[in-house]
Amino acid sequence: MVKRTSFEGDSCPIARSLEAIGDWWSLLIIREALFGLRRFGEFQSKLGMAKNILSVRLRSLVDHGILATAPASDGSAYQEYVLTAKGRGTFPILVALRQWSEEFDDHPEEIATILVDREKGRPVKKLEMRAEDGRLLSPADTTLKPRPARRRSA
Amino acid sequence: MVKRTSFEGDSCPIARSLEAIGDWWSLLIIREALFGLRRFGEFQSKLGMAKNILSVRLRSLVDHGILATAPASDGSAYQEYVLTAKGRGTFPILVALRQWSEEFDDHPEEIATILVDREKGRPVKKLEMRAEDGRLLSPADTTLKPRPARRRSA
DNA sequence: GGCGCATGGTTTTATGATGCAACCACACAA
DNA sequence: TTGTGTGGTTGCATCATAAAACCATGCGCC
Repeated sequence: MVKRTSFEGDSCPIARSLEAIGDWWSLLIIREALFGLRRFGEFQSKLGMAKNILSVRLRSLVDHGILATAPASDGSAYQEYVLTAKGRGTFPILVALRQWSEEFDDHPEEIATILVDREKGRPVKKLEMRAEDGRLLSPADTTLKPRPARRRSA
Repeated sequence: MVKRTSFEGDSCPIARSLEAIGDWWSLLIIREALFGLRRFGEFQSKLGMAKNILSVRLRSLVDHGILATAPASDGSAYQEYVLTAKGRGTFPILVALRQWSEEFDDHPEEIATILVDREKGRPVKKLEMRAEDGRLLSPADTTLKPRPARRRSA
């Protein structure tokens, strides 16, 4: 594209998220990182993506504060890529994507894995939107409000 | 790209979701659709995107069963694009993206809106992962299992 | 009943992001 | 010193994207 129309200045938080992780590979890299991968070669062979693209994506994720480079770990003089808190914070997004596929995919029989609670081995519950007081909310029960001018409470 | 490495056959449900809605504009179109937009021109002027791209994306979303075309509504001989159940099912994904931005964005003061419960006007709760029995789960509390061969229960 | 304008697209064209393969740098081993 | 594996970077071809021009239809209106 003539410049992939950056959403950087956009005031919508969804657009801002997409700016950081909305491209073709980022969420899959994060998925693997959540799964424990850390090394360039691990990502590359697991995802089967071109090394140059991986290189660019990793750098971009580091720039966005989603991954951080750690000096080593197993002695090899290379670096590892580990998730930051911000990176781990994407987990609900991945779960939402997964559950959407599980619920609506046209060929669910092609889905190989299910996400389960490690302790019981049972599927996790579907994510649900709730109000502050716990009421279950549908999209229609919500609306957008302008962000209140946040007086510095700190 | 030499063919944007389709994830179509991938067995990972996250990849499958991204195949449908993981490209640059789809989620924003869906966001606007959830907000009530229906007409080509509405999307185009609200999102400020090129009309050809919008055209391609709308067709793709229709092909994926996320939007459906409705014959008219206000008499004009054109069509409208309305969300299907599958389309409305993306709502948690959008909420997750929004909340991630709200929590981790480097410039939260640029975020213009907050999502609130329509009835009380209070922010919605953060999405949380829970086990079947209600226990709160962190990423580390979960794991993947192979999908059980689903014997046809229907 | 022809003219202009709005809506809803499609076509054309350039740019640049992506993918592949080859190449490079470094560490370690033999 | 040569060889091998890891971790990248550099060309280059190709395809998707974006911007703008173009087209088609409906409608007011004169």
